[in-house]
Amino acid sequence: MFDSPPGTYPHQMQISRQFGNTLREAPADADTIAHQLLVRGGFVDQLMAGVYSYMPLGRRVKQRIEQVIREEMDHAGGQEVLLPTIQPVDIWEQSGRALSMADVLFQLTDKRERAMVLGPTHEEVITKLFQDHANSYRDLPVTLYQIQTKLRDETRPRNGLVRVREFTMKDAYSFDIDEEGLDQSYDQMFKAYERIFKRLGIPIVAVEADSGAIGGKGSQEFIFLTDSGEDTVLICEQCGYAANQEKADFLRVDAGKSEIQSIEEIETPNATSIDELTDFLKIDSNQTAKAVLVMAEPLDGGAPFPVFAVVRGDLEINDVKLMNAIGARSLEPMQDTQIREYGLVAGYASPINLSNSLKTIADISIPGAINLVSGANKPDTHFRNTNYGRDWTADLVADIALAGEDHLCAHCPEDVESRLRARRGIEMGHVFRLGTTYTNHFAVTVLDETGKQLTPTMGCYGIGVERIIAAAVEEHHDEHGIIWPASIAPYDVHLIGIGMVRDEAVKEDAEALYQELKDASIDVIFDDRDESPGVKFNDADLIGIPIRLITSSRNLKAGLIEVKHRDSDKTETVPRKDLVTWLQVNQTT
RNA sequence: CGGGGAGUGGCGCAGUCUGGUAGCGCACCUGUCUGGGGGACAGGUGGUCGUCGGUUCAAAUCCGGCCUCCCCGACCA
Repeated sequence: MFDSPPGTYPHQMQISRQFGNTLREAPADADTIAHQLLVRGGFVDQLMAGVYSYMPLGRRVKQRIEQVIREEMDHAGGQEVLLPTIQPVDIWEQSGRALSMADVLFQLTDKRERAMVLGPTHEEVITKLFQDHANSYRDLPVTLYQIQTKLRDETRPRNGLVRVREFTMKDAYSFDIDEEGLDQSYDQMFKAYERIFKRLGIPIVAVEADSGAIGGKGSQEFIFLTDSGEDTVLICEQCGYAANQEKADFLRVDAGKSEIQSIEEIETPNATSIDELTDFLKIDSNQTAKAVLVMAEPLDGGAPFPVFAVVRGDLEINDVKLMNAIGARSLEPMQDTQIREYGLVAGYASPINLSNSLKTIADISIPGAINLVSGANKPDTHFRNTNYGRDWTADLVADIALAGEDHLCAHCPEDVESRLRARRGIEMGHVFRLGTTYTNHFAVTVLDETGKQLTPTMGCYGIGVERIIAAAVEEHHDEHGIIWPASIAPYDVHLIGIGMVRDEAVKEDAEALYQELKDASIDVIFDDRDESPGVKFNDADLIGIPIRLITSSRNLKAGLIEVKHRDSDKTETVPRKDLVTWLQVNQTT
């Protein structure tokens, strides 16, 4: 092998031979800019809702993104593996996620009626793999990763490549002997992520996140901020605190202090909402208690149970926080018949004298708030001056309120008043400290130095590849088309010959140049078509290759090549004979 | 799953209300001209009008069922 040539060929393509052509108009159902440009440029094609084919250009971009991720994973000590997409349902039952992820699991059976799932992610598989092949603390720490297709039966695919049912994810899984090791692995991955997104040209903000169905304690999301995003994040510009809205905490503003007064019943006709109530009584919403009635499905798959949740009237319930607080995997609004069944009056539900069959939970804004107006559990009637502790108590007091724009940051020093800003964003990556959730479920142990069994602790770290494509286009485009970052562009240079039919010399020179570029291992796409300059320029703008080279009669006579960077309006000329060297020096990938 | 919108050549659309020869632009094919920002002319290819059923002499068009796609919400490591 020592005397064999490197064996790598540059990637090259003549546009006349490239499969797929550009569209002047995007399909009507392409909604976001990224989706429109990717379809118009001939990068992707939709097969059905949330399922896309990648055409040659799109596949190249995807592959280059994967390569950047792969390099950084390897650099961070990761080892790449390939895991099955089709998995026995048993391991999902063992982890409990056959239930908690039931909504997104594609399920199927084989000829022998064996139940299987198409992997929406691979914690179960990797944990079993680890179990079979790691025996000793000496095998740890280890980080395994995969870049593979995952399948999720999303209820509503949307937003082009952002929420799809079949997608590629890089998932890495770390195994450590203890918390300290996990922290190190986690930190290493976090840093790798920062490098990855930097190289990919995607600006991200790392935010604290809810761990969701995957479990674990503590996770962060890498969010690409964009108005078309479907997540909301809250950011404190003072201290840098940033969190997904599902997770974000905030300081409750005191609603003002006064003497505790005695409770009284008041008539409040047709005041079933906080708005109607505050209008009618001419008070602020923070003087009221809001009751939210839901049926909660428990994590263990048992029967749904009724929940009576209370927040101060100026706040909203955060469903995720509520579910975490009560150990639920989903919430449904309580039906009218159920409300009556539990002896409640819709619109006037009261936390006072509640049936024991309801689980009650109060937001932390409630105990400190005094003399609140709350329902009296009688039609058209409220109580004035209800006070937590005196008139009622909850089974649980917890942070269950939704943080929003202008709420006070809970992480700034007390004397600093800084308000949270709400921004929309797309989750590009997510890193989790899983802990021993999965190793416990699968009874995974290794021996420590003393020969005792220990349960390894895990982390997992995902990146959505297609989302990166969408974000890259969203971030890097103009009115003419895509402007790929050099690190992920499908080609390095886009060679255009102008007037090649008219002038044989130009044609010969363009073809020679194409060959020289290939010989220099520069990835080149050559527009060899008999099209007018306008068509070629517009297509070049649309597909967004970083560097455009133009040869023509005029340039040929002068011994020059025009060089234009896609991200700039300026054109420069380089002597024809120096071109390849010039490119090699100026290449930024 | 709830609400809204839409299915007519590869893409964008008109035609549907008021039933009667399926049409336009882009793309594609052939030819001529043109040649530095989606050029011009001429001639072409391609569509069981999502699908199944009904009404009618006659259905893209009217009626009913179903399917699919998009948007908002619910949902979503």
